[in-house]
Amino acid sequence: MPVIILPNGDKKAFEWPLTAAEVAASIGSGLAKAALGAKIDFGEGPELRDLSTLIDRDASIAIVTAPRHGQAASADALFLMRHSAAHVMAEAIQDVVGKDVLLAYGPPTETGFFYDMFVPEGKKISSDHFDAINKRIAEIIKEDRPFARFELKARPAMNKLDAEGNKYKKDNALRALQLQVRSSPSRDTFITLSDGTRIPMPEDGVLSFYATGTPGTDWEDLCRGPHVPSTGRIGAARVMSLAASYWHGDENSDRLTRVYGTAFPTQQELDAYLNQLEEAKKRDHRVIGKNLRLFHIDEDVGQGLILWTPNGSVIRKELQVFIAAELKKQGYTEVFTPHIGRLELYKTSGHFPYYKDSQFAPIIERQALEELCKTGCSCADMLNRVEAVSERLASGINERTRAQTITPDRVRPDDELVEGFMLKPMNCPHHAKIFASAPHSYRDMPVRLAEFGTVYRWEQSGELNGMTRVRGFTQDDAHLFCTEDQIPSEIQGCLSLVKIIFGTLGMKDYRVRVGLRDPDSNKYTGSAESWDKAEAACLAAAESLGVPFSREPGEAAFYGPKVDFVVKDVIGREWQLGTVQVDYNMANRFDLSYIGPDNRAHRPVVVHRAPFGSMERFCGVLIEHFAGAFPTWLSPEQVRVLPISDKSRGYAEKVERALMDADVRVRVDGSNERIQAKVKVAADEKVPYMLIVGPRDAESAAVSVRVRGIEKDLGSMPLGRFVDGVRGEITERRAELSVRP
RNA sequence: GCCGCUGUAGCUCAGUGGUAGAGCACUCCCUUGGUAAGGGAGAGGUCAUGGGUUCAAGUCCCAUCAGCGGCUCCA
Repeated sequence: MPVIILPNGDKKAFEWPLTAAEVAASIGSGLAKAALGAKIDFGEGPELRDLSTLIDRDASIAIVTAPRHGQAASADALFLMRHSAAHVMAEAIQDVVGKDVLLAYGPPTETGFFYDMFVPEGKKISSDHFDAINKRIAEIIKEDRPFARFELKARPAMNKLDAEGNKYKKDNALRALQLQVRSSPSRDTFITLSDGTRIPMPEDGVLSFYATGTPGTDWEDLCRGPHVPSTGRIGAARVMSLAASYWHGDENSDRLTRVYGTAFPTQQELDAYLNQLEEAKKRDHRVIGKNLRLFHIDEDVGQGLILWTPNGSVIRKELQVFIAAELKKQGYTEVFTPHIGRLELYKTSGHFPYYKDSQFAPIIERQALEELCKTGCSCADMLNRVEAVSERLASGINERTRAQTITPDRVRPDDELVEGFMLKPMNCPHHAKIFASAPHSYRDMPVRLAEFGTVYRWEQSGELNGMTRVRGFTQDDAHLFCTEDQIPSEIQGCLSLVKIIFGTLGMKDYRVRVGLRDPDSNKYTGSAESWDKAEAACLAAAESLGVPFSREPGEAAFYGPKVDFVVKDVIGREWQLGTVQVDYNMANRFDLSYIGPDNRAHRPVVVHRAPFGSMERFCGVLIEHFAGAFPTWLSPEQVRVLPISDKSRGYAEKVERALMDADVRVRVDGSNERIQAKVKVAADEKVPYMLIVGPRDAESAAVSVRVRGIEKDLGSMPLGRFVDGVRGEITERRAELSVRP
């Protein structure tokens, strides 16, 4: 006689064991009709289950329902529908492409679902199949076949899967059973599969299957569920795109075809989603960047290398000026360093071995190369001699870091080492050398060295993406050389900078990750007390930002904890922008010191910080954030003067002059077009202010103002007042276009 | 790097084996106008690159390069 607790706290006792569907029916016929599944808590935490789940003991139950007309679906409802839609799509694909397509893994995702499938040699799923698949999906939904769950004991279940010859499902089943082995104290037995493998499994283990219709006749799939009661409850579903994946995400494992799909409660919502995707595409920084001529990537220059065109350069420069001004207020000093450094430098810093795979090849001096060639040095040998380190460096590294060891085979006598340069992958070694170039007293600390430093990394070609993932980028970098006591206030300073700048730009949608050390690992450098203090400082600073933040144990670098800022792009992909990292290692490697009040040398702690990551990525994200409609202070062109006709050209140029004198970026549209066309072009180019000038305006030294985003003439105002207004808006870096007649 | 798709004028794209196309942008001419495209003419192409098949290749095949979507990676 189960007692059931409902979400509103009501308790209901029932005479017999019953299903979740019956519970729903007992509450009301409307609820029963709308029910898709149930969130049931048998005392082990709430779990999303089928409506057919038998309630045979006390439980808390919340019925998951399809959304009412016009309301948004709950996450649980979408999960059920999309998980179910994955089955329907898989059936449709097998109908269209062939039964020999093997199903592997098909979970719901944030925006839909996918199903990984093995497609046999000689066959493929292509976008040409999409129409047929979508048609079949719609048919199956219309047939409204029940999702029928049936369970089999481990042995017959494994035999069934074995007979079907789908190793992926077999593997899934084994994993499910292994979990049961672990959680069940019952004695294990073994089963031998057709390929000879013997696997342990609990004798009373159970696997569940779902038939879309009648078990044994209709399409079925090994699946833990849960599902909606029948295909008709899915609403609207469709296949979206194709991608590649690997079995278990392992590059060395089988290659699978990942078919993405999505489902919504109604066709209208699905259409709205598709529409939203189209809109998002228009916000894509790669599209806007091209339309507004903000940046260019040229095949001949190289992939992943950004050419900042004049318009984009204005935006970057304005941001840099803004950031630099804030840094000055915080006591930073600016430095400049070259784009390359000796290999030796990176061997000392420890970057060289680590970055070996993600850097551009070293630059070896011509003379050194020629001499190597003369000695008959092979390519492989040369690489060895480039990558090798000296005895001195190897022992130095081992002594100080515990984390990184240079194996003996990489140690060579000094005269065998090949020297060269590396495009810098990071700015810190250069900055460390600047710090080391002069003596420092505790009275001068912290020393804050800032540079918009350009670095180069060899990213995998498939990973490059517009401005957000590139091979050469400029970090808004700085290194804070401070005493241990100064760490909290320095971190706080970094985060308040982020707050000021994100605030000015109106960016609210970001999150913060605090990378902490893994308590079970001893790879970390620095004392436990230092770590505790630094981690506490990171957490306190992150909390003070007032945006979502997460603790991520094990995500710290071996040399110190960190705070990362993450934003989403229009397609929903997350990008790490900036980072603030405490470093207990670098000062040791470079043997940095300052003189303390005790007149003895002390190690500084270094804080690396690039709160906006790189100018490239940050601008890419900003383009999407503003959809190209930048606030006036950032706009490449702030004001455009549109003469009604050539007769007003002279006055237009006077207006232009007045604005230029006030340091406003302004241009006259001197084209031989009617005013309508000029307005359209300026609007397309997202110029904040249009000044329409004709004889009427010239007569009264006025301008007719049109503001971006407002589709009408706002009337005229004296030129002087407009200049003052727009000047003030720019100086204050206002987010809104605020000048009005 | 791996899998799939794509590459035609500055941009967006049509062209599936038989003379390289459209719209926009550009240049010139007409139009001199009051708030989201006035009219006309012109110029602009090694159809990504290199091979191959064919009487004939933008079109079919192979390779390379680049872009896109994923996967993997990401101090």
